[in-house]
Amino acid sequence: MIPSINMVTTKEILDTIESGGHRPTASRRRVLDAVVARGDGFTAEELVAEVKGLGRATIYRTVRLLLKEGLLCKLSLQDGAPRYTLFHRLGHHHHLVCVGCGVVQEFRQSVIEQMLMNLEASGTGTIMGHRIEVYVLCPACLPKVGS
Amino acid sequence: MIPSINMVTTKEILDTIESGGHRPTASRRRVLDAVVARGDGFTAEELVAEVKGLGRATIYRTVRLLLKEGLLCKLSLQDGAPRYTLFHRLGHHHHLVCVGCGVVQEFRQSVIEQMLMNLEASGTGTIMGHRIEVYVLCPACLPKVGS
DNA sequence: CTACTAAATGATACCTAGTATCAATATGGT
DNA sequence: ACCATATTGATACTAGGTATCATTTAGTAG
Ligand SMILES: [Mn+2]
Ligand SMILES: [Mn+2]
Ligand SMILES: [Zn+2]
Ligand SMILES: [Zn+2]
Repeated sequence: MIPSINMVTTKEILDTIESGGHRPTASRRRVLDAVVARGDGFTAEELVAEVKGLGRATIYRTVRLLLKEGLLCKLSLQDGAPRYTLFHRLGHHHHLVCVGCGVVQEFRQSVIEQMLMNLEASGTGTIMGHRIEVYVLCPACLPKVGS
Repeated sequence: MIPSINMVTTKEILDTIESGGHRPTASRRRVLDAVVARGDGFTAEELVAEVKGLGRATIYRTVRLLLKEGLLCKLSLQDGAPRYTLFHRLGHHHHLVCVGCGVVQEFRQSVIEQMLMNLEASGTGTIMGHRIEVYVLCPACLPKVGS
């Protein structure tokens, strides 16, 4: 297997958690294994179904911890539970989500950040954050939709 | 009162509903009155609390109807229930939401739509939609945050 | 290794937001 | 007025998630 910029190991994540003052417990390792095994996005509930024997609360707490430590991206889609993906350390970015299969791509566009600065300068208020999600049909899903 | 482009009356909305083949019932009128009375954003649950005597299901159904008829904008924030605002007939636009008081401003930026076309041309898939939300502290809320 | 302390866990109950059902009611059209 | 259908609301149900708290575990000092 060729290592890529997208590759993140359970151990790396566990180290980050530990350096944040949290214990690298067996439960957390099991959740992380599941997260890393899926390359793509997932919901908390999917983890609950996948990782047997751990309490729901522990799974949700772990997801919250990973989010707080900046290890996950959270995507709040139009409906349904939020989806999470590993944060790939590419810095600030946005997401393209396939409405067919749920696969998540990342993109960055400096034009957006520039636009936001202009917007702030126009007196709308102090910008605290933003979210941009683009919904696509990926090349694999496009042929499948009967339309 | 000076009519503005933002002014929408219960009757106008009811007419739109009717021309969409739906009945302008007393329940719907009551929900609309509440929606129009609030100038700002609201959640479905807030309407349930505000409009006494109507069943929860009716309120939720009415919100769904208004959304389908293009009379409401839906904002899915990071957490909590989605917020809705009257669609002001300004055409496609995006939202600035104050994280302090929840007030919603609208904005349009052609640079965004241009960027999306470029993104699509780069082979990421067929764009089906997008959502952009900017979180701000509005001029009224900025002084209130102790930081 | 042992003992201690704080962090973490999991069972449970609870909660918010929303949907499915379905009998009763209101509406618009004849 | 009558009919067919749209709408309503009570109820039960679901998904997704949080609060509690007694028990367990992990790190740490002796
Ligand atoms: Mn991401
Ligand atoms: Mn709007
Ligand atoms: Zn796809
Ligand atoms: Zn504000």
